[in-house]
Amino acid sequence: MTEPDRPKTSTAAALNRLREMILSGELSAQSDHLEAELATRLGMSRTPVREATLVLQGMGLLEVRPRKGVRIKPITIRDMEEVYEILTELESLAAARAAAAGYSADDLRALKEATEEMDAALAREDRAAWAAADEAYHTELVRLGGNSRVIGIVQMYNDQVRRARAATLDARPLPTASNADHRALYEAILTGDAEGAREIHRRHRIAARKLLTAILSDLGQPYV
Amino acid sequence: MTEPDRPKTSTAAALNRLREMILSGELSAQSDHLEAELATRLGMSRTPVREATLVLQGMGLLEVRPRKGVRIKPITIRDMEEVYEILTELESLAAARAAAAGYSADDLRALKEATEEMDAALAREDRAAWAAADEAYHTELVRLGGNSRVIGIVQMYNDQVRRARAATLDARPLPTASNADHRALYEAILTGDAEGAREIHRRHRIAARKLLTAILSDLGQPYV
DNA sequence: GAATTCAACTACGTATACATTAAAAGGAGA
DNA sequence: TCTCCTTTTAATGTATACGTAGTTGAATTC
Repeated sequence: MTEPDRPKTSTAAALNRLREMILSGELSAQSDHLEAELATRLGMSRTPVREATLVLQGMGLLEVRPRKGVRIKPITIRDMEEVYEILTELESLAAARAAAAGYSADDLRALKEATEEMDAALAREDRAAWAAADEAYHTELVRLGGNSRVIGIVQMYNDQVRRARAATLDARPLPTASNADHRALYEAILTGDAEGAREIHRRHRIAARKLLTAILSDLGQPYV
Repeated sequence: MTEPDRPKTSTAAALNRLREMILSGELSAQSDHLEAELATRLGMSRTPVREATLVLQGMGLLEVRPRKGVRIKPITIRDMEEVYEILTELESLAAARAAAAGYSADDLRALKEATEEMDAALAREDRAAWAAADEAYHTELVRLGGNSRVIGIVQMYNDQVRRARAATLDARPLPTASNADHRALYEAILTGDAEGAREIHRRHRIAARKLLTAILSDLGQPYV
């Protein structure tokens, strides 16, 4: 456990705080916020807020709309489909690359631990813990893939998945099927079966996508 | 031919100009530039330059290094391998989605025209025209795929491919094999063969990657 | 001669002031 | 009452000022 060190600059602080506020829903989807308002809320001037919003726009969490304030982006079903399509391809790539890399069981320990964590959380019916372990699992998977840009993109889009997940946490059934997938993927990576790893993970992600979009649809989220 | 309208804001102007300067090599790889220097060069104050460099950092074209100026990112072989891996997956996805979308021959006209343009350029041995048509082809392909985020990511990474290509334009052989691939992909999309389209494009991209990295290696580009 | 300390410099980070211009409000005319 | 034009407002885009901290280079010490 490393302490998240306090940001060196106000811009970094604004970036972290605003990101958290969006992910937690404190800044709700579709809401508008003036630069000056956010600056006051964060106790700084407009300059660092402006710089942070530019970056957040690049991450797809909000949209800068001149004279109307920044608009926190909604979570539409269409958006989630796009994000899941990309995560499916890039994580599957990472799985294939990880398998090809010839990792030892020791190298894959973090992956295995995340799997076991998910099992445990599932047994306790602890959705929050399960979600955290699931995220750790996906993060570790792309890390093993070894492509730094894939790592960055996946982290970025995982933020958006987290937002959708936060909106659906209690509505979704416990994801019983996932753990079998995770174990199969672990085996494929360990035995160096690149295309097998790719396909296992792709199917896993496609199932997850169907689940989430069905729930969003039930909850009345707009398609666009 | 639509005239590229002049940017509404200085920040947008700085973004366009700096991007062009990096892609053209006017700001060479590995070079450092102070904010004040760039501001003077662009005839504006530091503020819009700062904002532009933040975005360009997000696009991976430069790195902001406090008190050392922004560093224009080098084009390493490792970087290109990462970029090509991602482009391979996302464009293959786009190809599959385009095939699944059931486009008519009319819908695919722009794709076909780009192919023919490449043929023609190849016959003239006009590498620059070929490169332009090739880029149009890839852009149109992902547009047909219909995932707006894929379009954005591919455009972003195409900037980096363009940089590498600019460094290798005269060193590479004429890409004779490409056109057969393009025609086969066209057929697969038209007939709705999603998995065929995906595989054809994946193989195409893998070959292109091998070609470029071999050339970069010959030219003595550093691996990292 | 090498290492360390100190002082000056300077580039950046941030606040603030100001110009610009889109949007909103208000008023006149039909 | 509706529409169009004018006026006003206010949020942004940009410039600028300034404090701070990282860097450099020189001076001093070992």
